[in-house]
Amino acid sequence: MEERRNMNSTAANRSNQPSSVGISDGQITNDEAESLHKKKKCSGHELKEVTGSDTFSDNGSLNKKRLHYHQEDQRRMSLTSLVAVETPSSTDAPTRRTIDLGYGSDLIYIQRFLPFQQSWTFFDYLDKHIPWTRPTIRVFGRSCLQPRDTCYVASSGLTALVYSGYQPNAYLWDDFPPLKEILDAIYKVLPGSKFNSLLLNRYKGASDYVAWHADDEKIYGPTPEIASVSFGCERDFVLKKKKHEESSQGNRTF
DNA sequence: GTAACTCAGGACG
DNA sequence: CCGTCCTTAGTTA
Repeated sequence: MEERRNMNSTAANRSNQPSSVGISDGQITNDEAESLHKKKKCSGHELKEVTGSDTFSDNGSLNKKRLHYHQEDQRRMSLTSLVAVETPSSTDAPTRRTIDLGYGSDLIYIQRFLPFQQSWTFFDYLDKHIPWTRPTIRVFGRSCLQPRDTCYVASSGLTALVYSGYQPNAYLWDDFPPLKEILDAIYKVLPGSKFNSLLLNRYKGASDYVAWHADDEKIYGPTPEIASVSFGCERDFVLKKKKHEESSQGNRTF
């Protein structure tokens, strides 16, 4: 997560900014410890995740390890990602790539899924109008300030989201109309998809980040389907397979 | 009740 | 600078 972007988006920043969306689906049950580093461009300052569910109010079956991937926003921009940056153009058409992650899961990566100008309009809206909070969460017995801003939006009637001892207040989609426009844009590129909640994250600068995690909360069901949309400056979005602990041996979880 | 888990942060190599 | 390991105690499986 590197992207020193403060509240002021410079022209330089903006010249370099696509929006992207990706989605993974299916159960992942790997036993390989091999780690897959998927470089995806994400943006810094503002990253939002749409968390879906076709399998919602489902009893969350106790498939402890279905989602064997972790995601992380890198704290730094690697040289490779710098090199990989293409020359942006506001007229570039979206590009779409489907990557087989194995075990029935796919990653669909769409660069510039929204037009340049529009993505910045959304960025500004989110930055200014979302009631961001920076909660205290609990990890490994310690409580610490979450290193990023958050806001949770969910359809009414859903089970509350809880992670790391934190239960965010659930706002409604109607509270922020532009969110529905973004959602519609997602439905358009991913026909048939349905999402019912959204966890927004805002990374204010190089020191904001999110650690490895699996998005395997029980409420997401046995085969979570996630769409992650990024606005703002570029950041890495890394996926890696979780180590499998089949043999009941020390699980490293990472 | 017991085992397993961890959306951070620090230490280490 | 970078990746990996280890922590740690309350909550959940």
